[in-house]
Amino acid sequence: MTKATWKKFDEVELTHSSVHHLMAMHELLKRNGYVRGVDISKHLKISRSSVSITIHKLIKKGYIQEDENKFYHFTPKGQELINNVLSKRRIIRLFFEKVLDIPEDMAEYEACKVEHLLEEETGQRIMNFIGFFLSERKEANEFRYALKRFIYECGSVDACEICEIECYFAGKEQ
Amino acid sequence: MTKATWKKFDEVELTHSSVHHLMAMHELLKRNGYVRGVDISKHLKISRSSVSITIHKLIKKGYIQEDENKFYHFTPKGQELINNVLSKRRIIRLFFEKVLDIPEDMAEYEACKVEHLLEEETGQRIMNFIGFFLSERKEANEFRYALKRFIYECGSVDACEICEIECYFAGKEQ
DNA sequence: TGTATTTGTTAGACATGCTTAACAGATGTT
DNA sequence: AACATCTGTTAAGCATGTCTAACAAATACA
Repeated sequence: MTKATWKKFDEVELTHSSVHHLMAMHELLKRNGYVRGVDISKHLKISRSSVSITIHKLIKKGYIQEDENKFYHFTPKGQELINNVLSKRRIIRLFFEKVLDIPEDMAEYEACKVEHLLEEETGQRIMNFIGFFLSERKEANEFRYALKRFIYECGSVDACEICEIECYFAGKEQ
Repeated sequence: MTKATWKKFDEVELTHSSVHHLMAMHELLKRNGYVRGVDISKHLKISRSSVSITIHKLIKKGYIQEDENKFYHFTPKGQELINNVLSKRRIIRLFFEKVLDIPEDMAEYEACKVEHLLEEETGQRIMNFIGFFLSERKEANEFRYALKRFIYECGSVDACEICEIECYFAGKEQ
């Protein structure tokens, strides 16, 4: 771990909580055409007071605007962020489901923890990868077919990098 | 988002910070053969006091033991956790580097944010995937070769799921 | 009109994890 | 032996995000 890479974890511009406030707003706007504090509060199952505080922070940071009736709207900045998170969420879920073959609810859970933490660049690359993986190209078709029948076992592959990992999983090393 | 999936984010048994205290311990043990509080403090670039507090929590939780000279050691529970995180870290980094072709330092950064959040099951599945992806199987070879030459463009693939995503990236939808 | 409900805000509380400052005890140096 | 340094702990402070309780203002209903 170089320098203090690990610390950057909470130097992210928006916290997990804030991102989910924005995501809730987006879902409710789509569903109802409007959002108020209490809607977010019910959606996220947290208190109105907590929502109130977070929303005002997001207004200060320029992600949200409040109209005269206390209905909330995204600023362009907020909308852009939502688009980014949504696209990453989708692509990550798709990856978990289609590539790793993880059940839907589990894929959602795993994606939720991770979606807002990954960079745009990473999202783009996963998209590129999945674009190819799910395509009808001959190489992709054959790869998917063979992958489905593949079960990894230590020794079945000559890449020793992987083998080291298997040893970790089996708890044989260190 | 079902129920309050998003809240589980911080219901994880150990926080990002705690995991990194344990990881630091592991690295220092491997390097020096011992660990004291001050070593962790320097390694993570945080104050001794903060380390002291976190370490005592980890002792209470049963991940660490302290000997008569204030040198720290893993309990079996702690060692197991370290093995799990290490294996996931490796496999995730490998995925970012070898599959997504992300530069090494970026891959490390991305992996760091994510490694302790994913379930064992997910780690296992990524391992299985990479086991096949990096193998010398004909399908894997051809897939890798073709993937390297592939650049995703909206319309180049008929999977409309992906296309929707591309629209998000381009900010054309919603 | 008067009362009840809904909604948003504020205050006080608690838990996290970090900081600095002060201090205690051990170790090192001269 | 005396002073300096290193190490660990504790206390007080700040920021996060959550909670409950209290209150204010608007809305709904009788």
